[in-house]
Amino acid sequence: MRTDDKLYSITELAQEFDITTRTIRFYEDKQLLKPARRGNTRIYSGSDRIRLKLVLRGKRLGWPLDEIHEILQLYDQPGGEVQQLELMLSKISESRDALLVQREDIELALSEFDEIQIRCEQQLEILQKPKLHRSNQD
Amino acid sequence: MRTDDKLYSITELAQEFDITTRTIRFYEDKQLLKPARRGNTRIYSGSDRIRLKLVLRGKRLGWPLDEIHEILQLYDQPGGEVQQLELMLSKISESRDALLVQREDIELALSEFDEIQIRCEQQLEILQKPKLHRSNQD
DNA sequence: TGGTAAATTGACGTTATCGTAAAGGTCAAG
DNA sequence: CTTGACCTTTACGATAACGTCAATTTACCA
Repeated sequence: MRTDDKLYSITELAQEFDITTRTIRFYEDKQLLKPARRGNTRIYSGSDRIRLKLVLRGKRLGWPLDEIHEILQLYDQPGGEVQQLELMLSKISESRDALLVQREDIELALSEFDEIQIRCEQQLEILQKPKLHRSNQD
Repeated sequence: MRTDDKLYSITELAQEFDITTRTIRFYEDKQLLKPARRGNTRIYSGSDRIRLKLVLRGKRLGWPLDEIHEILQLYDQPGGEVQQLELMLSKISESRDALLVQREDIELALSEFDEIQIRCEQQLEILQKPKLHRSNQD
Protein backbone atom coordinates (compact mmCIF):
# COMPACT_ATOMS: atom_id res chain seq x y z
CA MET A 1 0.00 0.00 0.00
CA ARG A 2 2.89 2.34 0.70
CA THR A 3 4.85 1.79 -2.49
CA ASP A 4 4.20 5.17 -4.11
CA ASP A 5 5.83 7.58 -1.71
CA LYS A 6 7.67 9.20 -4.60
CA LEU A 7 6.95 12.89 -5.06
CA TYR A 8 6.85 14.94 -8.24
CA SER A 9 7.20 18.56 -9.20
CA ILE A 10 4.82 20.16 -11.63
CA THR A 11 7.44 20.30 -14.37
CA GLU A 12 8.32 16.65 -13.90
CA LEU A 13 4.72 15.65 -14.49
CA ALA A 14 4.40 18.06 -17.38
CA GLN A 15 7.40 16.51 -19.08
CA GLU A 16 6.36 12.94 -18.37
CA PHE A 17 2.94 13.41 -19.93
CA ASP A 18 3.93 15.96 -22.54
CA ILE A 19 1.59 18.70 -21.40
CA THR A 20 2.27 22.20 -20.12
CA THR A 21 2.39 23.24 -16.48
CA ARG A 22 -0.38 25.64 -17.31
CA THR A 23 -2.58 22.70 -18.18
CA ILE A 24 -1.83 20.98 -14.87
CA ARG A 25 -2.67 24.11 -12.92
CA PHE A 26 -5.80 24.49 -14.97
CA TYR A 27 -6.88 21.00 -13.99
CA GLU A 28 -6.33 21.96 -10.37
CA ASP A 29 -8.56 24.99 -10.91
CA LYS A 30 -11.20 22.55 -12.11
CA GLN A 31 -10.77 20.46 -8.95
CA LEU A 32 -9.34 17.51 -10.83
CA LEU A 33 -6.11 17.62 -8.84
CA LYS A 34 -5.37 18.73 -5.29
CA PRO A 35 -1.62 18.54 -4.79
CA ALA A 36 0.01 19.27 -1.44
CA ARG A 37 2.07 22.39 -0.97
CA ARG A 38 5.45 23.15 0.44
CA GLY A 39 5.08 26.81 1.11
CA ASN A 40 3.69 28.00 -2.15
CA THR A 41 5.05 25.22 -4.30
CA ARG A 42 2.91 22.33 -5.50
CA ILE A 43 4.04 18.82 -4.61
CA TYR A 44 2.45 15.86 -6.34
CA SER A 45 2.15 12.45 -4.73
CA GLY A 46 1.97 9.12 -6.50
CA SER A 47 -1.81 9.13 -6.34
CA ASP A 48 -1.90 12.68 -7.69
CA ARG A 49 0.05 11.33 -10.62
CA ILE A 50 -2.44 8.50 -11.09
CA ARG A 51 -5.28 10.98 -11.07
CA LEU A 52 -3.55 12.99 -13.75
CA LYS A 53 -3.15 9.84 -15.79
CA LEU A 54 -6.87 9.19 -15.46
CA VAL A 55 -7.64 12.73 -16.52
CA LEU A 56 -5.53 12.37 -19.65
CA ARG A 57 -7.10 9.05 -20.50
CA GLY A 58 -10.51 10.65 -20.18
CA LYS A 59 -9.38 13.38 -22.52
CA ARG A 60 -8.25 10.84 -25.08
CA LEU A 61 -11.72 9.36 -24.89
CA GLY A 62 -13.17 12.80 -25.58
CA TRP A 63 -14.81 13.40 -22.23
CA PRO A 64 -15.26 17.00 -21.09
CA LEU A 65 -13.49 17.95 -17.90
CA ASP A 66 -16.57 18.09 -15.75
CA GLU A 67 -17.45 14.53 -16.71
CA ILE A 68 -13.92 13.51 -15.92
CA HIS A 69 -14.43 15.15 -12.56
CA GLU A 70 -17.45 12.95 -11.90
CA ILE A 71 -15.64 9.83 -13.02
CA LEU A 72 -12.72 10.62 -10.76
CA GLN A 73 -15.04 10.71 -7.81
CA LEU A 74 -15.92 7.10 -8.55
CA TYR A 75 -12.32 6.21 -7.83
CA ASP A 76 -12.40 7.79 -4.40
CA GLN A 77 -13.55 5.64 -1.55
CA PRO A 78 -17.35 5.41 -1.47
CA GLY A 79 -18.90 7.34 1.38
CA GLY A 80 -20.54 4.29 2.86
CA GLU A 81 -24.08 5.61 2.70
CA VAL A 82 -26.49 3.32 0.85
CA GLN A 83 -27.77 6.17 -1.31
CA GLN A 84 -24.23 7.17 -2.16
CA LEU A 85 -23.38 3.65 -3.20
CA GLU A 86 -26.47 3.27 -5.35
CA LEU A 87 -25.77 6.60 -7.00
CA MET A 88 -22.26 5.40 -7.75
CA LEU A 89 -23.54 2.18 -9.23
CA SER A 90 -25.91 4.00 -11.54
CA LYS A 91 -23.16 6.37 -12.63
CA ILE A 92 -20.89 3.46 -13.33
CA SER A 93 -23.46 1.73 -15.49
CA GLU A 94 -24.13 4.98 -17.31
CA SER A 95 -20.46 5.47 -18.03
CA ARG A 96 -20.08 1.87 -19.04
CA ASP A 97 -22.89 2.23 -21.56
CA ALA A 98 -21.14 5.20 -23.11
CA LEU A 99 -17.91 3.24 -23.27
CA LEU A 100 -19.62 0.34 -25.00
CA VAL A 101 -21.03 2.69 -27.62
CA GLN A 102 -17.56 4.10 -28.15
CA ARG A 103 -16.09 0.65 -28.49
CA GLU A 104 -18.72 -0.24 -31.06
CA ASP A 105 -17.93 2.96 -32.96
CA ILE A 106 -14.26 2.08 -32.92
CA GLU A 107 -14.85 -1.40 -34.28
CA LEU A 108 -16.94 0.03 -37.09
CA ALA A 109 -14.36 2.65 -37.95
CA LEU A 110 -11.55 0.10 -37.87
CA SER A 111 -13.27 -2.27 -40.24
CA GLU A 112 -14.19 0.54 -42.60
CA PHE A 113 -10.59 1.69 -42.58
CA ASP A 114 -9.60 -1.84 -43.47
CA GLU A 115 -11.86 -1.77 -46.50
CA ILE A 116 -10.60 1.61 -47.63
CA GLN A 117 -7.04 0.46 -47.20
CA ILE A 118 -7.60 -2.63 -49.30
CA ARG A 119 -9.16 -0.59 -52.08
CA CYS A 120 -6.23 1.80 -51.91
CA GLU A 121 -3.66 -0.96 -52.15
CA GLN A 122 -5.41 -2.62 -55.05
CA GLN A 123 -5.46 0.68 -56.87
CA LEU A 124 -1.78 1.17 -56.11
CA GLU A 125 -0.89 -2.23 -57.48
CA ILE A 126 -2.66 -1.44 -60.70
CA LEU A 127 -0.84 1.86 -61.02
CA GLN A 128 2.58 0.49 -60.10
CA LYS A 129 2.63 -2.50 -62.43
CA PRO A 130 1.41 -1.18 -65.75
CA LYS A 131 4.03 -3.04 -67.80
CA LEU A 132 2.91 -6.44 -66.56
CA HIS A 133 -0.52 -5.64 -67.83
CA ARG A 134 0.80 -4.66 -71.22
CA SER A 135 2.99 -7.75 -71.56
CA ASN A 136 0.01 -9.90 -70.67
CA GLN A 137 -1.92 -8.39 -73.46
CA ASP A 138 0.78 -9.17 -76.04
CA MET B 1 -25.51 1.04 -56.00
CA ARG B 2 -28.66 3.09 -56.61
CA THR B 3 -30.67 2.04 -53.62
CA ASP B 4 -30.46 5.27 -51.65
CA ASP B 5 -32.29 7.73 -53.83
CA LYS B 6 -34.37 8.80 -50.86
CA LEU B 7 -34.11 12.48 -50.04
CA TYR B 8 -34.27 14.20 -46.66
CA SER B 9 -35.03 17.62 -45.35
CA ILE B 10 -32.86 19.26 -42.75
CA THR B 11 -35.47 18.80 -40.04
CA GLU B 12 -35.91 15.14 -40.88
CA LEU B 13 -32.21 14.54 -40.34
CA ALA B 14 -32.19 16.69 -37.23
CA GLN B 15 -34.98 14.64 -35.72
CA GLU B 16 -33.53 11.31 -36.75
CA PHE B 17 -30.18 12.04 -35.12
CA ASP B 18 -31.47 14.19 -32.30
CA ILE B 19 -29.48 17.28 -33.17
CA THR B 20 -30.58 20.76 -34.14
CA THR B 21 -30.80 22.14 -37.63
CA ARG B 22 -28.37 24.80 -36.53
CA THR B 23 -25.83 22.06 -35.92
CA ILE B 24 -26.34 20.57 -39.37
CA ARG B 25 -25.87 23.97 -41.00
CA PHE B 26 -22.80 24.51 -38.87
CA TYR B 27 -21.33 21.28 -40.18
CA GLU B 28 -21.98 22.52 -43.69
CA ASP B 29 -20.15 25.73 -42.82
CA LYS B 30 -17.23 23.50 -41.85
CA GLN B 31 -17.39 21.69 -45.20
CA LEU B 32 -18.47 18.42 -43.61
CA LEU B 33 -21.69 18.35 -45.62
CA LYS B 34 -22.55 19.70 -49.04
CA PRO B 35 -26.24 19.12 -49.62
CA ALA B 36 -27.96 20.03 -52.86
CA ARG B 37 -30.37 22.93 -53.03
CA ARG B 38 -33.80 23.40 -54.42
CA GLY B 39 -33.91 27.14 -54.63
CA ASN B 40 -32.59 28.12 -51.27
CA THR B 41 -33.63 25.01 -49.41
CA ARG B 42 -31.21 22.26 -48.54
CA ILE B 43 -31.91 18.76 -49.81
CA TYR B 44 -29.97 15.84 -48.39
CA SER B 45 -29.29 12.66 -50.32
CA GLY B 46 -28.72 9.23 -48.88
CA SER B 47 -24.97 9.70 -49.01
CA ASP B 48 -25.30 13.09 -47.32
CA ARG B 49 -27.07 11.24 -44.55
CA ILE B 50 -24.27 8.68 -44.33
CA ARG B 51 -21.73 11.47 -44.07
CA LEU B 52 -23.68 13.00 -41.24
CA LYS B 53 -23.71 9.63 -39.50
CA LEU B 54 -19.95 9.45 -39.86
CA VAL B 55 -19.59 12.94 -38.44
CA LEU B 56 -21.65 12.03 -35.40
CA ARG B 57 -19.70 8.85 -34.85
CA GLY B 58 -16.51 10.87 -34.97
CA LYS B 59 -17.98 13.20 -32.40
CA ARG B 60 -18.82 10.33 -30.09
CA LEU B 61 -15.20 9.30 -30.36
CA GLY B 62 -14.15 12.79 -29.31
CA TRP B 63 -12.58 13.88 -32.56
CA PRO B 64 -12.48 17.58 -33.35
CA LEU B 65 -14.38 18.63 -36.45
CA ASP B 66 -11.34 19.35 -38.54
CA GLU B 67 -10.06 15.85 -37.93
CA ILE B 68 -13.44 14.49 -38.87
CA HIS B 69 -13.13 16.50 -42.04
CA GLU B 70 -9.88 14.75 -42.88
CA ILE B 71 -11.30 11.34 -42.08
CA LEU B 72 -14.30 11.99 -44.29
CA GLN B 73 -12.01 12.62 -47.21
CA LEU B 74 -10.74 9.08 -46.81
CA TYR B 75 -14.22 7.86 -47.65
CA ASP B 76 -14.31 9.76 -50.93
CA GLN B 77 -12.96 8.03 -53.97
CA PRO B 78 -9.17 8.27 -54.08
CA GLY B 79 -7.90 10.51 -56.84
CA GLY B 80 -5.94 7.78 -58.51
CA GLU B 81 -2.57 9.49 -58.23
CA VAL B 82 0.09 7.32 -56.60
CA GLN B 83 1.09 10.09 -54.20
CA GLN B 84 -2.54 10.61 -53.24
CA LEU B 85 -3.01 6.94 -52.53
CA GLU B 86 0.13 6.71 -50.44
CA LEU B 87 -0.91 9.79 -48.48
CA MET B 88 -4.26 8.15 -47.84
CA LEU B 89 -2.61 4.96 -46.66
CA SER B 90 -0.45 6.84 -44.20
CA LYS B 91 -3.44 8.79 -42.89
CA ILE B 92 -5.37 5.58 -42.48
CA SER B 93 -2.61 3.96 -40.47
CA GLU B 94 -2.29 7.09 -38.37
CA SER B 95 -5.99 7.09 -37.61
CA ARG B 96 -5.95 3.40 -36.90
CA ASP B 97 -3.18 3.88 -34.36
CA ALA B 98 -5.25 6.50 -32.58
CA LEU B 99 -8.24 4.18 -32.58
CA LEU B 100 -6.19 1.37 -31.06
CA VAL B 101 -5.06 3.67 -28.26
CA GLN B 102 -8.65 4.61 -27.63
CA ARG B 103 -9.72 1.00 -27.60
CA GLU B 104 -7.00 0.24 -25.09
CA ASP B 105 -8.17 3.16 -22.94
CA ILE B 106 -11.70 1.85 -23.08
CA GLU B 107 -10.70 -1.64 -22.02
CA LEU B 108 -8.78 -0.21 -19.07
CA ALA B 109 -11.65 2.00 -18.02
CA LEU B 110 -14.14 -0.84 -18.33
CA SER B 111 -12.15 -3.20 -16.16
CA GLU B 112 -11.55 -0.52 -13.56
CA PHE B 113 -15.26 0.19 -13.50
CA ASP B 114 -15.83 -3.50 -12.94
CA GLU B 115 -13.58 -3.44 -9.89
CA ILE B 116 -15.23 -0.36 -8.48
CA GLN B 117 -18.64 -1.86 -9.06
CA ILE B 118 -17.72 -5.04 -7.23
CA ARG B 119 -16.40 -3.07 -4.25
CA CYS B 120 -19.59 -1.03 -4.25
CA GLU B 121 -21.84 -4.07 -4.30
CA GLN B 122 -19.92 -5.76 -1.53
CA GLN B 123 -20.24 -2.65 0.58
CA LEU B 124 -23.96 -2.51 -0.18
CA GLU B 125 -24.48 -6.09 0.89
CA ILE B 126 -22.81 -5.39 4.19
CA LEU B 127 -24.98 -2.36 4.77
CA GLN B 128 -28.23 -3.99 3.68
CA LYS B 129 -27.99 -7.14 5.78
CA PRO B 130 -26.96 -5.91 9.18
CA LYS B 131 -29.36 -8.22 11.05
CA LEU B 132 -27.86 -11.34 9.55
CA HIS B 133 -24.54 -10.25 10.90
CA ARG B 134 -25.96 -9.65 14.32
CA SER B 135 -27.78 -12.96 14.45
CA ASN B 136 -24.58 -14.67 13.40
CA GLN B 137 -22.82 -13.12 16.29
CA ASP B 138 -25.45 -14.29 18.84
C1' DT C 1 -54.10 34.85 -52.89
C1' DG C 2 -53.35 35.25 -48.30
C1' DG C 3 -51.49 33.23 -44.30
C1' DT C 4 -48.54 30.60 -41.71
C1' DA C 5 -45.19 27.18 -40.86
C1' DA C 6 -40.62 26.28 -42.09
C1' DA C 7 -36.14 27.53 -43.89
C1' DT C 8 -32.33 30.81 -44.47
C1' DT C 9 -28.69 34.11 -43.21
C1' DG C 10 -26.19 37.04 -40.03
C1' DA C 11 -24.81 38.65 -35.78
C1' DC C 12 -23.79 37.93 -31.37
C1' DG C 13 -23.47 35.01 -27.02
C1' DT C 14 -21.60 30.98 -24.50
C1' DT C 15 -18.87 27.24 -22.60
C1' DA C 16 -14.77 24.45 -22.52
C1' DT C 17 -9.97 24.25 -22.73
C1' DC C 18 -6.32 25.93 -22.50
C1' DG C 19 -2.23 29.85 -24.19
C1' DT C 20 0.25 33.95 -23.15
C1' DA C 21 1.88 37.75 -20.82
C1' DA C 22 2.65 40.51 -16.63
C1' DA C 23 4.49 40.84 -12.23
C1' DG C 24 6.52 38.96 -8.80
C1' DG C 25 8.21 35.06 -4.91
C1' DT C 26 11.99 31.38 -3.65
C1' DC C 27 16.15 29.36 -3.34
C1' DA C 28 20.71 27.45 -4.35
C1' DA C 29 25.21 28.59 -6.62
C1' DG C 30 28.80 31.60 -7.36
C1' DC D 1 24.17 39.85 -2.83
C1' DT D 2 23.02 38.87 -7.34
C1' DT D 3 21.84 35.91 -10.99
C1' DG D 4 19.17 32.41 -13.04
C1' DA D 5 16.08 28.66 -12.85
C1' DC D 6 11.73 27.55 -11.30
C1' DC D 7 7.47 28.54 -9.26
C1' DT D 8 3.29 31.43 -8.20
C1' DT D 9 -1.15 34.25 -9.16
C1' DT D 10 -4.00 37.21 -12.01
C1' DA D 11 -5.80 38.53 -16.04
C1' DC D 12 -6.78 38.76 -20.62
C1' DG D 13 -6.99 36.18 -25.27
C1' DA D 14 -7.99 32.53 -28.48
C1' DT D 15 -10.33 28.75 -30.64
C1' DA D 16 -13.93 25.17 -31.22
C1' DA D 17 -18.54 24.05 -31.31
C1' DC D 18 -22.39 25.20 -31.13
C1' DG D 19 -27.00 28.17 -29.12
C1' DT D 20 -30.02 32.13 -29.55
C1' DC D 21 -32.34 35.64 -31.63
C1' DA D 22 -33.91 38.64 -35.23
C1' DA D 23 -34.97 39.72 -39.79
C1' DT D 24 -36.20 37.82 -44.23
C1' DT D 25 -37.44 34.61 -47.63
C1' DT D 26 -39.61 30.51 -49.19
C1' DA D 27 -42.85 26.80 -49.45
C1' DC D 28 -47.13 25.00 -49.11
C1' DC D 29 -52.13 24.77 -48.42
C1' DA D 30 -56.91 26.07 -48.08
